[in-house]
Amino acid sequence: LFRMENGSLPPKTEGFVSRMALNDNKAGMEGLDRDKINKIIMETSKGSKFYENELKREQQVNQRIEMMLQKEQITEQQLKKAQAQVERMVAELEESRDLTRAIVHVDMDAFYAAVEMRDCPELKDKPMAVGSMSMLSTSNYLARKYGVRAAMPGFIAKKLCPHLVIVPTNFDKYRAVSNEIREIFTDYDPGFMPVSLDEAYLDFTEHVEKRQSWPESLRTRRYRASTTTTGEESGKLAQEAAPGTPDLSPVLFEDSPSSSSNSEDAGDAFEIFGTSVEEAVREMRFRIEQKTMLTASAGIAPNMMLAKVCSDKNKPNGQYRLPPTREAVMEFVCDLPVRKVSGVGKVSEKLLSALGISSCSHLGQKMALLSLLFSETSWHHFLQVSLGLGSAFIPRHEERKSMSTERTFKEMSAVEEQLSLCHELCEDLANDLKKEGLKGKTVTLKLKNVNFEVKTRALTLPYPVATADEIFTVAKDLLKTERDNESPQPLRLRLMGVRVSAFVSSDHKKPLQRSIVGFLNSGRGESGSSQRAKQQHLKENSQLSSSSQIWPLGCQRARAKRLQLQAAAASTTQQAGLGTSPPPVSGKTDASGRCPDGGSPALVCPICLLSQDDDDLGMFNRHVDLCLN
DNA sequence: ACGCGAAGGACCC
DNA sequence: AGCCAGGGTCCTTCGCTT
Repeated sequence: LFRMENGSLPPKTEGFVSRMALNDNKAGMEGLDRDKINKIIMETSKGSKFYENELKREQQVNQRIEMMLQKEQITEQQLKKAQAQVERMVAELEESRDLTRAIVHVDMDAFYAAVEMRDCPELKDKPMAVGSMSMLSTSNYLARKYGVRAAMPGFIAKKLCPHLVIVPTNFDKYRAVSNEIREIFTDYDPGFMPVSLDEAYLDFTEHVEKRQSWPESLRTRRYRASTTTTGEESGKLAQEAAPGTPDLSPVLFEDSPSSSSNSEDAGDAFEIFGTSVEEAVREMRFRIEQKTMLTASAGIAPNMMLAKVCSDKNKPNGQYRLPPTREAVMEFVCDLPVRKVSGVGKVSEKLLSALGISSCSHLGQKMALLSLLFSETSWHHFLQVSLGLGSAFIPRHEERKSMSTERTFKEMSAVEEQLSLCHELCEDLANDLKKEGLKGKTVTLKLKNVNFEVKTRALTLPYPVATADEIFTVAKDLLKTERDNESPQPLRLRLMGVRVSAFVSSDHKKPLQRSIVGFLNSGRGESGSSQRAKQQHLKENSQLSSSSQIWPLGCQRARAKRLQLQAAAASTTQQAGLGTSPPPVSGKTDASGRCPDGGSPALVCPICLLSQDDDDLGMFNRHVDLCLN
């Protein structure tokens, strides 16, 4: 039953749910008493419904591992063949390796906690976390010493650290700060990609190019206390009524390097930054700190995947640059634990660990096997990671795909109560949808019972909905179906959520009318980065036309898919207004969502770049598929 | 063989 | 006292229609 060939599998303590154990993967948790912390976590959780559910899921993963290990008995020939395949692809990927970009990942340090500490000096020397008794969003570094961290329920955190101060989240405030730092990001890459309020990817390549010819004056940044600003700063600093405190950032950690230490009298103090990427990034972080009194960490690397890992390396308040050479990349990736890679979570880590894989070099060594055990997308991703590859350009920000709202509460079994809650959720959601002028055809109801089992029930309509009543009509139906399903037993809920997706690009959403080629050519940025966009376009296109069969194929498909969807969305745009007076919802509405549009712009094939005269989407799709083959 | 909708999960912050 | 969030994206699998 347990074939732990290399002692990698069960951590002997049966009943120990590894899913629940402390996750000391992240920064700020070096050298703390893991065993003691895990013991407390376990004791506090034991016997709870949550714990039971985690146990169940853990066992499911274990079964998955069993099945995988069964399959591992693969013939040598198969493995050889797979190995050859892998090697071919490695060669191909190697050829496409792009080390010319300077991708930066910026990440604010303990963001929410840092903001709260900044605004409440009493908190600075106390272990604190942001969130509630039931869930913490993040903790400061003092609290992390106790094992208190994000995604940990507050009541457990209190056991670990009785003096922990828990501050409720204040999203509006974080959003405001986020806007401030994003203004700075724009100066370095107007096409930057926000990941969350406190995190973003930037492409510094062009900024650094320009920077080479900049005079010192443009690279001079003043400390906060001064009221005048340097050239590029354009008076942004002025409007922030400085509290005048000479000591700026909150004390996040005892040994804070305090980057502002080199000039004691913050009067007219300034700093001149160099022209390298590192200097540029340092400057950006400096500006963030001056502007917000909060620190950020950053990673610099040839692609997004690596940049993300790098930003964690010298956190907090630090940065790390991975040189753009194949050697440096391979060395960096060699001992990198797979878990550090974004996208590899607890489950993947465990699955891989069962195969004796914990570092990225292991990943490379066992690639042939992985290609036989995992789905194509999965092992392709693994392969990329093992080679230190990732996206060398930052994708244009895409439209949102769904919008939802959900709420957790204490057990709720009464039908009327559930209905009124459902209605409330629909109202909230409708409100949010309205803010972005969105209408979607799919409504999804999410339910979590008191045993933490989650269910989703969805229905797709032939027309888009947006108002509370429209959504509620569907949602309450889904709820009723589910209730009937459980027949005599009531639904004992602890969470309910409503989601709307399958958006039909709502009319007045201005430009999006562009043809596909327009979309391609414009890339993500506007005029400013036109040459880059063009270059990017060419790159992508050559990648597409190289009729290589393996890895890039996946890209092509995904890409073509997106483009087809884009076209679909564009062609639907015209008749979006028709959804204003929908037929009454009666259970399964089954009309065909045909859209007999008039006068959509001629579609242009993204592959051959030839305009397709017929405006029939089906024909267009077939054409694109043809082009791909 | 495809495309799509539904349901369930993994993951991220 | 107190028993684990909420907002997303993407992937996989399955059943059905084309």
